[in-house]
Amino acid sequence: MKVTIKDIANLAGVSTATVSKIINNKDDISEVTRGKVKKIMKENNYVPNVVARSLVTKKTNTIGLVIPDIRNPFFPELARGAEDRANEEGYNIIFCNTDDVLVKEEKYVDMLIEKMVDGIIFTASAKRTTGFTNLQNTSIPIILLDRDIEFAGVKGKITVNNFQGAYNGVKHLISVGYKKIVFVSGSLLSKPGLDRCEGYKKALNDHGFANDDAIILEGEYKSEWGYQAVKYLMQNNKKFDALFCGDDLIAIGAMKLLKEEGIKIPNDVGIVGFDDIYLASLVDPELTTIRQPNYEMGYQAVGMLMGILKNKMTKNQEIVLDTSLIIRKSTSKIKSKGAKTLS
Amino acid sequence: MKVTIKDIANLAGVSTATVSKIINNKDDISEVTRGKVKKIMKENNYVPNVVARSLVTKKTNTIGLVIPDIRNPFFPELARGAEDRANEEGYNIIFCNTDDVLVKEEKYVDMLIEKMVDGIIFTASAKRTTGFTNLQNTSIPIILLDRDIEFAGVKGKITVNNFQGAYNGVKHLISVGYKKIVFVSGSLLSKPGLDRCEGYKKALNDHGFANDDAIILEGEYKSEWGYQAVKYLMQNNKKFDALFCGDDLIAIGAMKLLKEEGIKIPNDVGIVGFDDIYLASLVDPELTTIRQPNYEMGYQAVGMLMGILKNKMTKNQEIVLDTSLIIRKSTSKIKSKGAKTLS
DNA sequence: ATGAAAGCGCTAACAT
DNA sequence: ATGTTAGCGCTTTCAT
Repeated sequence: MKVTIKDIANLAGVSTATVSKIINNKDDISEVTRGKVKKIMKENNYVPNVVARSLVTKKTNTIGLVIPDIRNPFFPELARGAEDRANEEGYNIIFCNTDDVLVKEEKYVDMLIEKMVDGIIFTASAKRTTGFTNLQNTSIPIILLDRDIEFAGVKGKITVNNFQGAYNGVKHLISVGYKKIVFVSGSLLSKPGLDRCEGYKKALNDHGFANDDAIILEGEYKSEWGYQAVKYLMQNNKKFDALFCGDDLIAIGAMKLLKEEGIKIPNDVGIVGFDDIYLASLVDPELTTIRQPNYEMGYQAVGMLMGILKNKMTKNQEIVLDTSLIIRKSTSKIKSKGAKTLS
Repeated sequence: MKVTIKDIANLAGVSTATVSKIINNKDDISEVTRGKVKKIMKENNYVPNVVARSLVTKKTNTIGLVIPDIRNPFFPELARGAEDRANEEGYNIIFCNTDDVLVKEEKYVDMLIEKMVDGIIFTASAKRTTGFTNLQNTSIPIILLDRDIEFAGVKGKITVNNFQGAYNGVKHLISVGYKKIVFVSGSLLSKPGLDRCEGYKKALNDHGFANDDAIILEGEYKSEWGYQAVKYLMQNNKKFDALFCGDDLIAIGAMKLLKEEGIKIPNDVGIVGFDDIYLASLVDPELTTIRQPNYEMGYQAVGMLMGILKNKMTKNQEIVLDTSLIIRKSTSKIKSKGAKTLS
């Protein structure tokens, strides 16, 4: 049988109120009783029941983390960042995979509300345009990750400067001497995809390229798409000497085909990815990429939530994190005047 | 203000007991009142407070998942498998990263007990030899993953047939014609590492190799170690024409050095990894490896827990999952009689 | 400095 | 078929 606060109170010859105060470190308890009670708690392996506590305090010290799929290499870092920050504050994380499916999102948010989580970190599907009806009635704060939509409950946002990141990546390709840079994009439905696209175009424009120098191929954030995209380029005799890829997976798929075709990276074709996932530095040649601060995103998101929970500040907050260009082998070609262009 | 069961009862002109029965789908309620009450619940966006429910039922429909680090490519699959199974049964998962640190493990288990999770899926640190004192007092069932230790609370185990997997991998190398196979192991402190080592040795023995043909290098499950291990072999003029690696990361690190040295894979040296993580098929050449059913492990672990929770069966269970050999390019050398051996 | 008592929102006998 | 009532284990005024 589990030992309760009542048992401790009886054993110590005090009231449950006193025990409660000791558990919660209130200072209106004499050192004598405090010591005595603490000893008894220890002896009996007493563990407070936080479910009961939550019922009265209306705080569960639990937050929900809603992401598309932890298997996507983007998310483990983020989840870990969130967990670390949460843990620092004594919070736990319930994690939910939605596969970007709207009904799953709704269902999970329902569950989280029922469980009275204190807040939700939410990566919305690209398809989501509206909020949740069930959120109307609750005041659970939501921090939006990566996406930039607005609905009841959203108290803050953490995003990444995708525009700047893309701009820098393309600028780097240009500075090294590549002349014909294709953007192999993932989905252009979501804000990050669009921003990267804008960054790509702006970088071209700012460096003397014409509007029709921009070649944009839209697909999915998967290595298979990178592979197919390059195959398409080759089969249709499109000229290019560099690929700016929507993410690292796409870049790796592209590299795979190029290698199969005997095309040399970085000498014939330069490649830049996006994200700096784990394997970016493991592939051959190592991939130049735009690092996204994934861990940081999760960490900051929970940090922002904690701020809201503690100071009850209601003002909407937004943090835009910077990316950084990680230059590796896949773009380290020797500068040359007349760049070679693949047929 | 949140609407409670009482509010619904008042609005519907019935007792809270009736409302409760309707929420829990008891069948001793007339269709008329059931309909009326349900309508009112909907109209008022009523969401039952499961914290209150948990307090009386002693069930939280939440389980804890304790792993070393979600960033290790091994775990996202596993976590997803666990989450999917849990979700099927209406359970949520609290996830905890311990970094294989014993104190963190204890702390998390404490938190999980306090939160009255219904069960725990636990990947113990290799260093753990004993159980938890705090578990003595609770009856929270624990399913052990991957590790094979015994302590109070452990109600089941999910492991992988590492021996068989290693055996098959090495056998494959032999059958293709490699003659001097080095085992680049991760930590040999844990059961999986040891089992793989045994499998390696047994495969050699079974195929006419002498005992001192076994060369075992122990390090960590990191790509850097694979890189260093091969460097060591080269610098010390150790002969080898194949590497059986403790996991895929080690294999990838090893590949990196071999490529830097201009050694051809698979013709000069064959490589087999373990795990079949995502990047195994993305590296060049694609990596032959022993696939571990990671998703399955998580899925089955939660399944086992559900069985215990529902049938209250107390008999200890154990499931040993099989691995499978995935043959890719890194071992596809043309068979030859006199194998080339690297100096 | 300590305790009595009410109540958080729900479920589960037990009556009716 | 529906209601009454007593908790679940804790926190929190408000007294003393």
